Amino acid sequence: MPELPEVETIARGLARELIDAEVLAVELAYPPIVRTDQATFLARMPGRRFVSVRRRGKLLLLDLDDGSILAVHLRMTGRLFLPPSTLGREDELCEFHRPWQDKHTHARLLLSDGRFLVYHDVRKFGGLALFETAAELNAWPFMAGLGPEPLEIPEAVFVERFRRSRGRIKSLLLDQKRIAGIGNIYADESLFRAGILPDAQADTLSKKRLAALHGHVQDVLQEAIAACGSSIRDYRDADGDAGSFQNKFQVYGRAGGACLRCKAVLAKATVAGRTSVYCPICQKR
DNA sequence: GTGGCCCTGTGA
DNA sequence: TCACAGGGCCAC
Repeated sequence: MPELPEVETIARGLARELIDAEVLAVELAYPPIVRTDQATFLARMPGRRFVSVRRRGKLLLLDLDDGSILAVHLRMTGRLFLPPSTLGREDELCEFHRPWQDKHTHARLLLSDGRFLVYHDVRKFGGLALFETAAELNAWPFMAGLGPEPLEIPEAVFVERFRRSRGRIKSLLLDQKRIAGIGNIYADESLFRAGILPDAQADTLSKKRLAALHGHVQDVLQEAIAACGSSIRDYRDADGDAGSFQNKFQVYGRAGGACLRCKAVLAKATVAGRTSVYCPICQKR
């Protein structure tokens, strides 16, 4: 579900609300949602305090006071958030704020101040993983394989990284080993802005066009972060609130509609196994 | 490369 | 009933 801007929004919200909070107890309604050893998770989480919250690609990293790290990947429908304190007035809350009554709430951490940190995931693709040390986290193949951050990679490095890669440009943008954090929405939006078709071969694109793509990727991601992400169906931030960047989509979800630039009918095709929407006029190979 | 799989829900 | 959904991995 969430891509870099949504995960960044959640990380910022959690950092605001979770730093110094202590875990009192852990409840696992669906134990397999913990992808590392469950007994270790249950034994080590109580008594821990959160010291910082970070993001790497689409991965949330919650640093704990004993040097261990709780990594959370939301995949398609995961949500990690703090319902407002609700003792005695549960009925006033909308469904997104009372997930502890929901069959898709798989884990809850009770905090010593009475709040809960909730992990909710309809499709169960996501999960929690506890690493004892930073070294252990960094040795995790998924973590070790992540490419550079799109908002940090210099233009020249981006251009070279894609210019000498064989394959379709959209496949490469979605490849977390090549660049970490871009998903289906922001790949399509960036390619539209850059005027590049999703199935263009990366190694045939000029340095100038790849440099433009680098700029558009950064612009789209930054604008989306400023809008607190995009909410299509499931995504909510750490407070259970929706983002607003879905109102700014130029192509994603708009197949059959008019191109906002040239009025042509936006087309749809499958690239890298994902639905891609593009303008057949404005975007070129 | 592609297609299937992990899951469940939703809308055509 | 079927197609499809912000992801990632695995076998062809």
